[in-house]
Amino acid sequence: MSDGRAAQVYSGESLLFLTDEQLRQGIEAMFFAYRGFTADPDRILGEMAYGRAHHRAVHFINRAPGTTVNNLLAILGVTKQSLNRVLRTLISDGLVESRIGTSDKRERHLFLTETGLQLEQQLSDAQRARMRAAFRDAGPEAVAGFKQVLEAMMDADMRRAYVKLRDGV
Amino acid sequence: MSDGRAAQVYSGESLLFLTDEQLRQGIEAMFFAYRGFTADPDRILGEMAYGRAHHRAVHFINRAPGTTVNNLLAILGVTKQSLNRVLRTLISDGLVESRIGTSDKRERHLFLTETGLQLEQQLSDAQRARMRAAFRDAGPEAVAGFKQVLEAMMDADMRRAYVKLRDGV
DNA sequence: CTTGGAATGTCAACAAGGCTGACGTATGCT
DNA sequence: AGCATACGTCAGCCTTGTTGACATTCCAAG
Repeated sequence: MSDGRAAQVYSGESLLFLTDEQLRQGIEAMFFAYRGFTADPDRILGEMAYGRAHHRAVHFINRAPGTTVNNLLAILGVTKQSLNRVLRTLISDGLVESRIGTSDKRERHLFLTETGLQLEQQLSDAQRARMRAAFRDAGPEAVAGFKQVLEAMMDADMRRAYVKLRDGV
Repeated sequence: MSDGRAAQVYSGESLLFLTDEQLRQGIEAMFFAYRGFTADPDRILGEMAYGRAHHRAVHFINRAPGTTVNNLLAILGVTKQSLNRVLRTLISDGLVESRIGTSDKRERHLFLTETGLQLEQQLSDAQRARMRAAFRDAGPEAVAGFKQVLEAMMDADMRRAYVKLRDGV
């Protein structure tokens, strides 16, 4: 179960950072930080008729314009029905454009409209501002560690998606 | 709005870690990592009739046994109606005990029962296992940076709550 | 060339878990 | 005595996840 102490005993190095206490701290840090992470966009979204799901969709469509619904599904990790509801409102509100695929007409390729781009900017500006403040406070080495731990925490599938986006498709 | 480039220009130091590109990476890392973070407990909870909300309640009651409802409310950042729904099921299922306060009889002090402790163990074992693997992969310095950035990302209230829990009430 | 299966996307209905608002009860404090 | 506080509850709403059923399109095997 909890091998923090065991690891400590069996190793010459200081593995104090792997104690259950340290792990619990990490868990609670993730919990509280994620709240801060989503707080600013949530506030903006609350004023419109949108939610966090809309934010995610808009974010990733902006990141990979022309992506298909299936693609987006895999990245967001929700069912197509769930995503579809969100996309439907975004499309009918004129934030997202859905173009039928040219080679495969079953596919829909998604793009942000001018209005969609504006919302994306507004949301990501807010979120980046907080991230920037945190990065600046913590410094470049801390940021490197931050990313390293987060990457190690992802499921393998998500790590692939993350790296792919990071390094440019 | 996005002052990453501006900061770069105005400073002698390398502030490349504050570019919009780096910030976006941080944002996506948070998104994907949080999914991994909750994945294991979610799987366990899915098999019972419980959800993430129950996990959070159980976690913090375990962390601060005897805490009051109001206290828990502040930490979880939800409404009492929302929390109450969760607590009601946990109490009636015999995982949580609610004792009327001795000094102030309006308060209810919350404790985990034996069964409640078992569930908490099961959930936190799963979550710690992933955190431990990530910490081990990344190493102690990365972990320090990880915590530093997360702490800087919290709202002030949450940072207070986090530090209080971390340093022992 | 046809046809059946796989892939893609849409519609409908339901559940969890947020939220607000209103109210009741018990207790504490001035 | 009367107001404030802590808690519980009912009702009703919204977002966002789920499953099931279904239409369209593509492709490959016969």
